[in-house]
Amino acid sequence: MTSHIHCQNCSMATLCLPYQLSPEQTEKLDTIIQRHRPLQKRDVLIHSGEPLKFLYAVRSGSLKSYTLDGQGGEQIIDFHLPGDLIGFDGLIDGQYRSYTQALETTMLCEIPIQSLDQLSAELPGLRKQLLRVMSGELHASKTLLGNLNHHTAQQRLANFLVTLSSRFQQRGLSSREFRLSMTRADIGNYLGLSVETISRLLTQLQQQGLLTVQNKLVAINEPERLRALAA
Amino acid sequence: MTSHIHCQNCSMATLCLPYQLSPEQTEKLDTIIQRHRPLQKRDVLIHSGEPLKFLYAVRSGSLKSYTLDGQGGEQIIDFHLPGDLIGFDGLIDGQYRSYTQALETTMLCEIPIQSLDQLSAELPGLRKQLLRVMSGELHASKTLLGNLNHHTAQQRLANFLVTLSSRFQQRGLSSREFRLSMTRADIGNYLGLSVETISRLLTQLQQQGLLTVQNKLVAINEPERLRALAA
DNA sequence: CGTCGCGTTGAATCGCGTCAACTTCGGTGG
DNA sequence: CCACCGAAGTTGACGCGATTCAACGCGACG
Repeated sequence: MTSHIHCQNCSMATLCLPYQLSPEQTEKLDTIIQRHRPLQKRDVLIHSGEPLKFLYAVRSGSLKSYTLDGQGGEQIIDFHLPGDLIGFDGLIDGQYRSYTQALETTMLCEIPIQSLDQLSAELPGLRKQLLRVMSGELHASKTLLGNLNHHTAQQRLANFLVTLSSRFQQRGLSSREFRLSMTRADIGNYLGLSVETISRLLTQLQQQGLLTVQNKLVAINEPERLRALAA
Repeated sequence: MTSHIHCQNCSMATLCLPYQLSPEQTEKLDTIIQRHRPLQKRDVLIHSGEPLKFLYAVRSGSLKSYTLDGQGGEQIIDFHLPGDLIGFDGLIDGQYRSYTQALETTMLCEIPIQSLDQLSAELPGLRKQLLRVMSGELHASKTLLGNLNHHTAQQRLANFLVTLSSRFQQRGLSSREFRLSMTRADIGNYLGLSVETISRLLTQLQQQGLLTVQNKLVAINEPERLRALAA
């Protein structure tokens, strides 16, 4: 058993850096990537302000990223699922810009920034993919912004669920039924709503027959109507 | 007079791509950059969905970027000032992802994506700067998200003014006194507030002696207290 | 001089947050 | 294995901040 892992066998490869790299190129990428020790629930992977040495790729599990406001309150800015890359917003000044914490047992790959930079000089495909991933994050972030502004609590939650559903689908999981690894409070924080509102809305959507909610398990019964609410 | 411009003489160079490039490297960058025809107020530079051929750098003036929701309503996601680069969120799939419209007479540089990609293979500094600029946008966007969520109308507006003020300062302009090239409606749209609320808040901040507002002209009398409100 | 876009101000309404009480879940130790 | 305890989630009553609707002022421009 080695501490190396192999992008070639990784089910998340199509979402992650090796996307559109040739087998030989992927092999090169492989040489700089290490497996990170597994995280347990509530373990903190990244502390804001630390020097940026690695990007992380999620292999399994999930995490949340947040900043702290003046009074020490969390501001959740992202949830990370398998295939996601973490750390891009720190490239600007070589420091991580947020805290990142595991929501459940989580496996990660560790990608040294410096090696990545050197390697991307050789591989135009990798360079493009780096830009593509960042561009995607940027777009997602700006879309989210538009989705929070100008939208009611119901629209926000519906949109959150629809987005989550499609992210699970991209990862080869069910888009109809999934587990919310974050708490209601996390969801509320992320959407700028109170816990109580989240709870009430979930009950309400269930009463309307759109969802079936059982603790952390959500089943979307009527994707169409839910998507319509998210508009 | 040539259609070429020169990054060497551009006052925005420190904010833009040539940042930290050597004179020779900047010269190379120069060869691929063209001046774009000036835009008049309300001219639309970019239509969402068009193929991405250029990044644009703002030389003077200002613009807003927005998406359209289902009912054709604008969702303003960004204001662009001199030195800003426009178009990054489209790299993911080779299409512009939003509309971009001039708020006043505006001068731009036009940077062909393809040449930029080729050139960045040669110049590690350019590659780094590209990532830095995107990372900065990403960070700004996530910060903004945190600033809208969980904040009152007053906090949002105060934060908007403080951010704008520091952006003007970075550009060598006064941080105390500046002109809002966007309408109140634009500001409200951007912050997720109604026009009326923006108007009321500006009056209120003026009555408290923090600001002096005269149509589009804003003077910040008490930067400290304003920053405190933005918390 | 009239029109149109933009901005301001007032009054009524409502969505969501806050506070509080209670229930359920999940982990821990006896 | 069950009892216990704290964390997480639910539900109801109430209040406030921001939206909405409406009227009006003002400057730019034909």
